[in-house]
Amino acid sequence: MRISEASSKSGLSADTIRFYEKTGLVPAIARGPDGLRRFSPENVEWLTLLYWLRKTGMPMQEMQHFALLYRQGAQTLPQRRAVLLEHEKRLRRRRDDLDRCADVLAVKLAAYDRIEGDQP
Amino acid sequence: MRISEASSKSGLSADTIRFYEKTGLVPAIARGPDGLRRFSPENVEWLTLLYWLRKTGMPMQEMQHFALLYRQGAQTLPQRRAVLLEHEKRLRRRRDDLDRCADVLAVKLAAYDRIEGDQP
DNA sequence: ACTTGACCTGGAGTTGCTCCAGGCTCCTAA
DNA sequence: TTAGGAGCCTGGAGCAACTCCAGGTCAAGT
Repeated sequence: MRISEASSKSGLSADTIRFYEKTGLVPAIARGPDGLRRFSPENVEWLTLLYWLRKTGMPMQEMQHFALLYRQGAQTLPQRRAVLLEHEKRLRRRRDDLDRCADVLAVKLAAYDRIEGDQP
Repeated sequence: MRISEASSKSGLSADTIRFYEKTGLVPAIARGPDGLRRFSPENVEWLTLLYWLRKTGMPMQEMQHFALLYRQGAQTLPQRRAVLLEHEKRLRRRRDDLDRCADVLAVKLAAYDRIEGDQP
């Protein structure tokens, strides 16, 4: 498939996909005889994973490392597992941040209520 | 108090606080006779709120708007409430993203298990 | 033959910080 | 009293991670 389909399936914009390819986050994508990129289902699966990792705050440096492991094949599975487990921890921390922010907002909104209530 | 204390209490770095002041996100901070910034408790409360809003993904444009309302005083409380309620929705969306990513990771990790299990 | 649409490349622009050079002022300690 | 250090100042450069754009190619439809 071509880049627009890969984009809508993975969630990444076409620009971002090209950018990721340039920076080595994505293995060089095969080209058709017309010179256009042709994405395999495996390519799209990889892009989709990157989409979720980025969206939930994995820095590009860490993704670069993960991409390197990916390119090195099956014997790096244990290391890749470690990266994903580490990211699970980050997800938990982020969720805690969201919860704490929700608390802060609740307090603020309650204060707004009191102030507005004071105004007759 | 001075900037380092405001920084440790709010969570924002001193650089970020100065940057926020420059861009109008924070009202101009009073200066002591030495020319250094002196933060009031109200300043710090505002900075702390900004810290949480930014950390959980409110874009600066929206914070600018919120800051403008804040500077306009108590009669903008209803609009400020609306901004915070909108942000609560964003928190929920972000949480959904985290959960979906957790699912993706779980699937990936299970796949890794299967592949590694295959290797005798 | 010509237009349309999807794609290409290289490079500039944007957001939201972060770091740094070079220079104040105040405090402490020799 | 003077030397050093800590903490702060400003203006500006640098960075991450995109995003947008100009200018061009190619394939297919009318």
